[in-house]
Amino acid sequence: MPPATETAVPPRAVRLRADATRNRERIVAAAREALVELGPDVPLDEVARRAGVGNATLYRHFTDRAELIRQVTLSVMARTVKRAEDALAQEPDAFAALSRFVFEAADERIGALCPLLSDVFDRQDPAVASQVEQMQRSISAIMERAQSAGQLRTDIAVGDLMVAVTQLTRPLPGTCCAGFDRFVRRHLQLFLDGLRAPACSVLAGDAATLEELQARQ
Amino acid sequence: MPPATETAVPPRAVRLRADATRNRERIVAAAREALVELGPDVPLDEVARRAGVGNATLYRHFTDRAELIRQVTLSVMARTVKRAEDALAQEPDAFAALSRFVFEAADERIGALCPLLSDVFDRQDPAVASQVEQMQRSISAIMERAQSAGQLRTDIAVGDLMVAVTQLTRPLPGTCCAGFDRFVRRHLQLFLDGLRAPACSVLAGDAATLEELQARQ
DNA sequence: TCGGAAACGGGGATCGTTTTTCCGTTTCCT
DNA sequence: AGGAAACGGAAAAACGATCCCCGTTTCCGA
Repeated sequence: MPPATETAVPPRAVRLRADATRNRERIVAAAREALVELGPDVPLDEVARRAGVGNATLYRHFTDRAELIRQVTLSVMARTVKRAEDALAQEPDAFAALSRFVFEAADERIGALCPLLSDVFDRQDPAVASQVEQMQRSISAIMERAQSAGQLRTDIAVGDLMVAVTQLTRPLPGTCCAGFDRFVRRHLQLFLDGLRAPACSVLAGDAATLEELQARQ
Repeated sequence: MPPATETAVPPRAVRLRADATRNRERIVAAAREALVELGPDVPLDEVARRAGVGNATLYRHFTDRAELIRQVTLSVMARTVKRAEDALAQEPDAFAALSRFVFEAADERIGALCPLLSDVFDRQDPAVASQVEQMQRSISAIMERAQSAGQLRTDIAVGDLMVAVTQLTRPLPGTCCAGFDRFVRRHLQLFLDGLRAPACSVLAGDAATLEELQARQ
């Protein structure tokens, strides 16, 4: 009987104190912003500073950088799924649902999901894998509805959408361009216009799902 | 009148040895690639390694990081201007010229021009300023021809194009996704499709030139 | 071909930054 | 109110980048 008992479920073994939960959430939120702004090598002290907590608190909650990034990723995916489901349920027009989701995904800092594609991650992690799958499903639903309605070109897939939105919304390094956000909105809109059916070009290569993106490494 | 003036022109005062020029070019090329891949904080040792030279050689040629980045920027701008002029001159169709330029700009690692927008640069630098202006002119020419031909929407400007292409072509951090290039091509094509006139949406905000982008900081 | 000088490469000292640990103090729960 | 959990700041340790030194190699002109 290996030490399954003590290592299996550390997180919810004991109820966290109220301030501890609050701080933990603050840290994840701050890390999300800092990660997209400063990149994956952002100093953890910077994250702590933005969260308004001491650096020791950060290390108390997350054993290392990888664990923090993992939590940020899970959190962003959960919020993204929520947004996708809401957009699909609430928007009558199929392409309007897609547009709304794209802009909201930008607000949710979907760019923070970059690490999913890189090597920081344990691809076997069940929590991550299931979230990815769920996200794939909810976004696919939006896209397929728009494609069925003849409003969205059919030669693209979830991977195209996610990667392009991620790219377009990443802050330029070293830039704190005021009004850059408005600029980003313009580019997202232009990209969305390019997604409309009937397509006025043919795309080379294959559309890719998220799983394929991760797999091809 | 051979080397009469040694005071006026420090750079070309003495002819560089053959291997020295070769190494210098290698370093600039390696720095261009490394900058887009690893970001503006890439270790200079990494640049030297990629260039296949010792780190001392790098420091011998460039006094510091800023000077190296400056040279990379100048080099990329020069190559980009060349590509823009060629595309305009050689492509009969106005939109085809724009498309060709976009893909070639991606090949030229236009993403390496990010520092232009950040604070690393002396905005008074005459060499840089004149190159920026020239680039603005040559790309404007392509866009205006396409707009006059009714093929390109009129609510965008050079700044939109350059920033969006930069964003779409940046490598994802930590990723050495094989076949990512083909992916990027697809996204550029989608974006280009969104640029076509007649536009199927209205863009918020104003189109921006490169100078405005730099100015608003 | 040869001598001298320019350029090179690797290694290591120095410096700044990031991570990690420690401990006295504060906050929360019962 | 008491005790434990959590906190913050700051110092110590670890890390990595920059920069310089010096023996060796490469190029150029005679």
